[in-house]
Amino acid sequence: MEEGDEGIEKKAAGEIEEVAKKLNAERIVLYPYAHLSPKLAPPDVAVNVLKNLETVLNENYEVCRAPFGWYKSFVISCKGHPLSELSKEIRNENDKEESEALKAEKKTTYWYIMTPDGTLHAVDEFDYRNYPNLKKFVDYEISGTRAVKQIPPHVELMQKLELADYEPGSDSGNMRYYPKGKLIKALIEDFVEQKVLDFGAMEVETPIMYDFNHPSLKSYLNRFPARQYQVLSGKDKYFLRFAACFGQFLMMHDATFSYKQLPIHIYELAKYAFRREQKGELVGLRRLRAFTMPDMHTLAMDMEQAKSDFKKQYEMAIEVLKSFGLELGDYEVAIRFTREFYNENKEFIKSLVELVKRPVLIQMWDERFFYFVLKFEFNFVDNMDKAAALSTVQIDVENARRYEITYYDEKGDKKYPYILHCSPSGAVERVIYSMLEKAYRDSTKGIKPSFPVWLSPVQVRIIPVKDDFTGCAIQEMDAIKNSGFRVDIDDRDLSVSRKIRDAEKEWIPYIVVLGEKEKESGKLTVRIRGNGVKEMSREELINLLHRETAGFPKRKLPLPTMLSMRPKFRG
RNA sequence: GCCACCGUAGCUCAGCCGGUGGAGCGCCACCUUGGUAAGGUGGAGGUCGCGGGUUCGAUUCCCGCCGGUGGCUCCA
Repeated sequence: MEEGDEGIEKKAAGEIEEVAKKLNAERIVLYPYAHLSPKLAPPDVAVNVLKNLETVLNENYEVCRAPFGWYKSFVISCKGHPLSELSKEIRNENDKEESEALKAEKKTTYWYIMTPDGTLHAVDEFDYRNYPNLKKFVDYEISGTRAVKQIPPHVELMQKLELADYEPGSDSGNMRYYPKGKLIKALIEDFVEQKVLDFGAMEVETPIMYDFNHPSLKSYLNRFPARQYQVLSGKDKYFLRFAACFGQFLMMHDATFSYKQLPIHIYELAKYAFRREQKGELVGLRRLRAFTMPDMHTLAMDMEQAKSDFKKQYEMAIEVLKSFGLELGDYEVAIRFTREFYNENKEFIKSLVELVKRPVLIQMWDERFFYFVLKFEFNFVDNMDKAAALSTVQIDVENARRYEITYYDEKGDKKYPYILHCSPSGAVERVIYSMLEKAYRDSTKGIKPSFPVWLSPVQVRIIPVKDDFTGCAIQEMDAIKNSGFRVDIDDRDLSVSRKIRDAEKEWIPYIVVLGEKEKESGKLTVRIRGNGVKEMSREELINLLHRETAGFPKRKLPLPTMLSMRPKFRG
């Protein structure tokens, strides 16, 4: 008996009877034998199957069942027909049961485009002329149109810029991040954390692996289509979390709170969330098996409170994406809900569409198949016409009950709250993917690709014209660095134009060339990315940097400040 | 997971029909001390993804595996 063999007795009995008939056998011995197998089923399952098998076979045969758990010792003598010595393996075929969620996907859904005035248009009648990306998104969602064969631009960029790379030593979809990529990730994480703390969330940390057999988790797992990574702790089986829901729900199950404290927000940076996606789906940073997901949950008293928080989080998500240089229009909005929710909240839905001032994709279900009644996502459409979800918020009407999460109302009675799931930015890796894809799109339009200054790994590069000016360069560097910015010096033995070329290839926003002229004038010659060369004082440059990065987190340069001291991580 | 293509130096790639491998960039050394997108010369560097098979002989042909990419499917 191995895992997944439950309920196999009928099939096994059929096979056994068939052989017994050929041999004209009258008696059958059932002998339990735990053969060498890496995934034996638990003993109680095996005993149960054996007993059932005995009952079934008893109808036509004389059956003798040896006790379970005795040490294996037996002698078999064979004579006669070759069939008298035979080994067979009988397995359950349908161990790939479709999850509830997968089945649900296949049921009836309705697609529309909603314009800011609240009108629903049929998807195939809407005029997409001014919204080519919406058209691509709709095609992607509904029919799955695909583009030409090409390596996605962001993959080449993530490698060239030494941000991230494939790691052949790990499972597919688990990436390595070089110093610059690690820095960008950390800054995005810092930023989202800052945003949700300002929003009023409490940051927590929960385990990355959970018990398969925990009752609440078990039924929740069944609601999701993706497969999990499995982990063994001795003989015990755990799965790696695919979101931070589990830990936070279990935590709130044990917490005591009343309606006066609602809404309650808890936040965790799920690092990592694991989803064992199909291999063919893994591409660069778009789709990973291990990724970093900011995950906030909100406990709301009633639907009114849930809706009001939903809208605030919707607005927060717009603001968060904007900070990454992703403006309304750089991504497509999808809003999905049940028909019942829509009928009761038409004005609310309309207000969401009004906020983004553009048509959005609507998906409506007749029945609720998922745990949520309302959900939005912001989807980035890339250069291959593929869409990837970034920010999302959902109103969950199911899991408070499943996890027995309750609050006390005015009368002191226990009640189930609504739960909002929110990822203000979406997966951090996906944010980087979107920025790179957008930068590539810019470059095809003749715009210099770049990161927002606060995310640029190197914000200022100083290029001394000769070795003699290195001392000078160090002084300038220290001054700018002490103001909280990332500066380095290209002290390599190369021509000035060569060093500028390299700095441009790294997308550095401010390049300072330092030589005789600057030493005399006391001014800096600054090459501003995509904006020509300007002369300014050190203070002016620092003020400019302050303006560009106001309100954003800061981190130090995680690299040697002298370029000559820096290893190349790639080519 | 299925189908297709790809896998040659750290990187990007060339290598016709089987006869033990090349370029550019990078790296190292030397020369050059430069003014807004590549200064010059020389050198080191490769079990041709891994494992089998065919062959006197395989980077080259065949099979399997691993990895990447595209398509299908799918996404909390």
